Amino acid sequence: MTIKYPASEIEAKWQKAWSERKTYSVDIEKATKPFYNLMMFPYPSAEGLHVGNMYAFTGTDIYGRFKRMQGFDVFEPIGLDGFGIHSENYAFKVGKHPVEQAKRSEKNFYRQLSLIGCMYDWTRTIETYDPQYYRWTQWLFVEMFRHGLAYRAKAEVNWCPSCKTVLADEQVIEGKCERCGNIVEKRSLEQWFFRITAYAGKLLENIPSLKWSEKVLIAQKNWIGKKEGINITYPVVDEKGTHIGEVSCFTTRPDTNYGATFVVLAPEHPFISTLARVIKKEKADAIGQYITATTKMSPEDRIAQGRKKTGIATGLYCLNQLTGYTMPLYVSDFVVMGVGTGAVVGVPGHDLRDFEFAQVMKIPAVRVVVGPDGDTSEITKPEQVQEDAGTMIHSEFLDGMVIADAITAMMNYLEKKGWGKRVVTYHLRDWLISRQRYWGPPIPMIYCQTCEQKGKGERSDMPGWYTVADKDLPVELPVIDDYKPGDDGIAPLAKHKEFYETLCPGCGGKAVRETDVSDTFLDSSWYFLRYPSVGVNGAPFDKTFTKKWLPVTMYTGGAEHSVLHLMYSRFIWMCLYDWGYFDFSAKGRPALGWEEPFPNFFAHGLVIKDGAKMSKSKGNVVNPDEYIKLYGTDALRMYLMFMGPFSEGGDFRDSGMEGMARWVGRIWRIATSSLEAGTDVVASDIVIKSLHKTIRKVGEDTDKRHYNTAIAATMEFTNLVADEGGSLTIPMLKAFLLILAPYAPHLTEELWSRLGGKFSIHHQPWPTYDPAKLVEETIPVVIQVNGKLRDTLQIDVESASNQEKIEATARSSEKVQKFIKDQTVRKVIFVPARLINFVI
RNA sequence: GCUCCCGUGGCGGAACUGGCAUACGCGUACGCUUUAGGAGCGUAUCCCGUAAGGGUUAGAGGUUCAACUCCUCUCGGGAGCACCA
Repeated sequence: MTIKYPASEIEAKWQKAWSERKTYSVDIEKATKPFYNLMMFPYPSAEGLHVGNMYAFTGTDIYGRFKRMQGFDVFEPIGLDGFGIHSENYAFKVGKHPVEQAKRSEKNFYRQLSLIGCMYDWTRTIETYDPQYYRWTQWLFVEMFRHGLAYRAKAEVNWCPSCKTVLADEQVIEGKCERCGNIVEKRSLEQWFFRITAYAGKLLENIPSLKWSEKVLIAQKNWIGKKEGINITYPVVDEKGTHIGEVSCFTTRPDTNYGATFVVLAPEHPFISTLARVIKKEKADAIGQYITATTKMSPEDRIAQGRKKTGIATGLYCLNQLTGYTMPLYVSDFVVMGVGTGAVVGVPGHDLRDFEFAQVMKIPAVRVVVGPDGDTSEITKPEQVQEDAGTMIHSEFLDGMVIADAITAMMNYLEKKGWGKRVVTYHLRDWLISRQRYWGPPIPMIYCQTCEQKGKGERSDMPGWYTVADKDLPVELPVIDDYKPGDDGIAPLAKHKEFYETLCPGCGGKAVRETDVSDTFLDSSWYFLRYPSVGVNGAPFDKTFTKKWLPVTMYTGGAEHSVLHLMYSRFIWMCLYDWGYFDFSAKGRPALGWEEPFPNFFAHGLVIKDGAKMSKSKGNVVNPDEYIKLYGTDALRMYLMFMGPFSEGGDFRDSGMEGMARWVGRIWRIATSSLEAGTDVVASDIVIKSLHKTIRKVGEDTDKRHYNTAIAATMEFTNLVADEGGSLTIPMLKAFLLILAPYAPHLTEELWSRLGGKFSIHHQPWPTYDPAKLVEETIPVVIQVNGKLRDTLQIDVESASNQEKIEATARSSEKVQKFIKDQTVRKVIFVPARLINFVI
């Protein structure tokens, strides 16, 4: 008769017990060894969780449980990032009002989250759409404004015609909307921005101090995109040499400036209006036509054109003061206004794009660098364009220098002459914060036309604008029926007088509220600060709690947030730090400082199904509910973790799941038979030794989050137990349950209680292993001949490092004799306690 | 195009610092057991060979007594950035 493990019954029983007895709640005030184990909270953009989410949460939870057993006060909170475009779009899709859908999602997500066996502190949840939460999101906006870091500007912004809203640069992937995949258009609109560029330097500087996955750090570094170069100013002249004005070009390669033969302006460049006034009308019209044609083109088409260069000459020239060369001035769409100064100095010999353009316009290429190939001939083919390495020629005082030295020398020279100025530029742009949508926190600002006309306002640089007073926060999002965004780019709230009509905090006259809401990423940029302070009134976070629990001890999440959420959170944190909202001074400043919210971030892998990332749009989503019902939470948790290293993700297949359920049954049987046999069980040396080894291995691997190999080790142990009779002594069984507890919390809790263990197993310390038990009496030493394995010896530990003894034994081995008897042994390599190699 | 990561059995994956390649699991085959269950147990399972032995970590070279591991190139897959001046 087979004994079956009744998973659902047992799991329900313990979930109830944990919840009733608040097993996983932490005393935020009294905890002495705080460990903030945070996972990225989910955004409800579907009916419920899929196993990809569960994978991430389980992997984080195992680590938290392990740390708890190691004696830390582990705080593991959960919540919902329920405000924002993803949730709103989902509500539209299912035909529900976002407010109503949020309630449904909340219920179902929390139901599922309580089934997956994580040690969440259910007394401290956060929903970003809760007015008690977004009251402080709005406060953050107010603070940003007061510190001069929030501003309004008309700008070329990314507009998604499908989502009917603007997007931040980071949300545009290959010219398409990150959410819906539609092609993004450019629109010129008045928007709110956060001045994240003010922190570009610090965001970059701190990167080396972060203990994050390398690829995430690289992604952040690239996104910030620091470039050190120089702005060179060229005088602009007409054919007769009359001075028209100046054009400034940014370059990181001033060393090649002796080879500069043309200058190109972006179609949007402001100088074009100046030059249009001085050139012939036909010419100006032709340029106008070119510009209209390019600006009409979608950004995607502009790239998709195969980089075939087009452009139009202005008939004017820039003067290269180094050479006296008059460089023709063009307008071309391959130059982008947002990059550098929007004007490029063309060096066709040493930049491929410049070369392509020069070919089209029949501009000569001058060689000023000789590359490693030694080619000094004229540059006529793209393969000859030398971009990276070499020494200077035809460049007067730079001749013979390597590129790096020449760059410095040229910069010094240009600055001395007053022709250029060193500058640092960043790829990072200011954070576009406003959204013309409904489902988000209303931006807490008031605009007064009267005050603007009088030049009055809260900030002198932004007349007419006032923040909503702290006592009036939150500005609650009203429940309206016409919540869908229109094509006109007008926010849904802008159609509701009862919402926006208000009084001016400055003059007391009639004024209007801002009707845009803020970006979802603002909601999630500070949630980790709120968790320890849930329930605190009058402040977003309590200073004492924050001092105790932050920065986050270990943050776990997906690498897809490399440049979005993680960058914004770092920025917000740095602001709060600089404004004096933290009180970390007395805590003992660590080497890395307090300037970072997540000193440790672990990027987990993705669950793959049918060769693709699990996602709603691909239709390959697996709901954990059915598997939990069939095999139990513990089996599913362990199956997910066994697929591969936690950092790599894995391939979800049903068949593997069954194997894991079998193994859970096997553990159940070993425990049952051990209980029945009781004191009759005699522990063999080999099992004792193996247990100690397993304790060590599981501890080490869990700490490194190599959960797959940790589980493999426990399987090896149960295989051995099965071979040795299938039972364990009670103390040994207890030790085994303890190391399995983070992985299978319900199963181990049940068996622990059946063994008479005190509630809860999850409050027990991690078992220790006896190093003496790990010492082997004999170890295998490998004998090689010419590096090939020929025999293995079992040698007692003391002799294993004795070369003479081992060499003698090895030489006498029959298998070895066969290979060395007719040969001369030229050399013997001996690695103590490992191998001996005869070279013949 | 640039940057980074990765290629190990039929499959997911092990392999510490250069020292026994293929742990653990899935799948498969055969057998045993059991009132037939999505059950349990056992044996086998990288390739060639009856064996001795030989070959094998995408492919080709190199360094080394010794390479999955280090170096060079090629091919294949993935991720990020992208006319970034």
